Amino acid sequence: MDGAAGRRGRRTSGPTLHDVAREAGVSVATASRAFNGSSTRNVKPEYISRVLAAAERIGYQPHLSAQAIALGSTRTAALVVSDIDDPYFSSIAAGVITAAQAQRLIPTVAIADRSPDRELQIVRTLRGQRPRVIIIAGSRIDGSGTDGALSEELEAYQAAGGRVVLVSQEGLPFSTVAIDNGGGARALAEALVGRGYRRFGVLCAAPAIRTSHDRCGGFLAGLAAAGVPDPTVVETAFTRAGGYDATHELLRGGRPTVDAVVAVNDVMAIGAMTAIRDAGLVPGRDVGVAGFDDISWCADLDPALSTVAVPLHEVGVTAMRLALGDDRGVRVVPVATSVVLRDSTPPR
Amino acid sequence: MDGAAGRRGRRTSGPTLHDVAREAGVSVATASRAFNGSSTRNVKPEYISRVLAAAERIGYQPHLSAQAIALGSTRTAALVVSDIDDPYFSSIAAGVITAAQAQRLIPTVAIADRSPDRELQIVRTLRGQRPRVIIIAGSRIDGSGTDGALSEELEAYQAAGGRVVLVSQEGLPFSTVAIDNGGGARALAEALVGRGYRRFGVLCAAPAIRTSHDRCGGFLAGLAAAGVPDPTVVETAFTRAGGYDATHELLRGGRPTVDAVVAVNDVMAIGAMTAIRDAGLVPGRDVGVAGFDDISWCADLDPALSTVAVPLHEVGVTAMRLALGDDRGVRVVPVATSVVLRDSTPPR
DNA sequence: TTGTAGGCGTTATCAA
DNA sequence: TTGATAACGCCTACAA
Repeated sequence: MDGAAGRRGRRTSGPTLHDVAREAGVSVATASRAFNGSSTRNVKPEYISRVLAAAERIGYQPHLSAQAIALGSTRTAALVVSDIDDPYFSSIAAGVITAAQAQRLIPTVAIADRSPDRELQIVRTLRGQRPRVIIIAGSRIDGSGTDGALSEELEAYQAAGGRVVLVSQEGLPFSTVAIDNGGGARALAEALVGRGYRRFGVLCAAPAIRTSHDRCGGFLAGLAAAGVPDPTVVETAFTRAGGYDATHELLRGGRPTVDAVVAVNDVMAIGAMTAIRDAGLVPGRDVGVAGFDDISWCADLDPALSTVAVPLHEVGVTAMRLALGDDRGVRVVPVATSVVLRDSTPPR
Repeated sequence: MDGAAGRRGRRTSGPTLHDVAREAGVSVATASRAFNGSSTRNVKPEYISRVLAAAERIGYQPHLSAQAIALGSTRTAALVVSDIDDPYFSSIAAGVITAAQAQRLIPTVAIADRSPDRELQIVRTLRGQRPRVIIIAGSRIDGSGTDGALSEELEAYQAAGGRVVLVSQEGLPFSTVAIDNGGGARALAEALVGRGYRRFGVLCAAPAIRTSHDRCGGFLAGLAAAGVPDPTVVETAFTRAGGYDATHELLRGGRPTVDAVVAVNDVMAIGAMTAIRDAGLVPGRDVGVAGFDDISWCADLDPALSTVAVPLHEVGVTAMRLALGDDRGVRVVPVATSVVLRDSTPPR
């Protein structure tokens, strides 16, 4: 509480390496070496312990920002998500953050709020942070007008040595963890047809939203392949409310004209189930329901929700691994999905 | 691609202020002032635009770490949560992150994995990051043995100018956003008794977990006050699985010995509902169910889950506001909770 | 109004 | 093996 206070214009910090060195009676250089023995580990053992003890005593913690400029690189990893309070993104985030921590990297999280403009702005300021990696998990929105600028920004970041990984938004020239949305949706279509469903209501988001587009397209392709044409496709918001509203609309006529409602993600499907109930029908019995993602609650719903499982946590870990891998250059790592049939789509 | 490359030992970065200054034909000082005109805004307008243009041209972004050491303080805000992939924490995180971004702070997120040791370790390394604020949202675990060390670490951090805010873990000598767990639980007890319930099964976590302890205590107090003694209290894990297992156990005897199961959080209640179904009973009709938190899905469950609403997003925002407020010194900001009765506890 | 110079906390180079 | 000392990129008195 006093040995550390002898410097000039200090504002708010803690003891510095100088303080440790003085306390231990060695030079700053030696003190520094005592910590990162890695570089040239020729420090007398006694000094090492003396330095460590001194550090412990005065509560020294190396100043990461200072290290960053001295070393020329930070130890942070930046993650950009659309909305952390959404099970899809929070699961991915959990994977990314866990993986980052395992590498002793400090994870930074930014929320883009589903806005491409916001996303672009975030990436711009992120560059100032000089993170080792930038991982972007959001729905690529085609034709949003910011793609060019975003790519430019990321290119510049890469040119400066940064690593970029995108989650499920192929098409941009960066490494990507590619969730098999199309294949999963197609398999779901086949599985549902196999259970006897024929008349589908498909709830998808604006076609510009890539993830939705791919899932929707895969599902339609699957139906077509199975010889089940002409589902009713409803475009709505990519949220629980969107699923509710669209289903409400779909069921408006009184008796249902579809025997299953399929949404491009689970939260929409959950909204759909509630709408079905509000229409006086029983999900599963009167109208089948299926989603996509397999978020944690699916199995706890009643009826349990059929869906396409995406290993979200693993997606996050994979993104991090990809970002930290030796292989620079654009790589696309596919992540398989699998159909999970539960009681919300009983055999019909 | 060449104007920025004339320096010595550069590793991986981007253009520096030097490059901008050279490009604009002014000194570094002027260039610096052109950006943060705030301090001494006496820069010839023409220079300002020239500098800005140059920066734009070569894609300059100020190096935050460099600014941090020059200014003596960073622009990061650290958040520690137990598990980001849990609606309770992800909602709080959303609030914290949004508030941080609004203040142009960079939010950092660490996951403590419900381990006090991990939490302590995180806080230690966090100190090296020199964040402006540290917000810890986790279940305080009484007698975990790390409380002393944690407090010490945080005290040191505060002494160095940092701000600490705890979410819902009173008892430590730091500013806290205090969720009214006890009051909410008590009100829930009264409400359920008001609906005719008498024989309760209470699912709580280990008494060392403060949040659980407070909620459980409040509920029991409420029952006692209403003259409804002796609920069956079951101790289990603070998770969905814990809720399931405990309820499974509770219902083992065949016909239920309780007319309502009350869990200390919603995810446990969700597990309980599934266990009730698996026992061949109907939640709501045969056994009432209530939780705590009011996470997003409560209203979409069937039956919709009765609970005690906690404004989680607001809690996060409040924590940030508290951390950034002028008022240093320990403050406790109470956050009210409110009972929300839904169909999982129909009048009996 | 502008530029020069020194400092922020750390690491790395180079003598000693 | 150790200790000065020069970077790292930026900001800010201070002097011009």
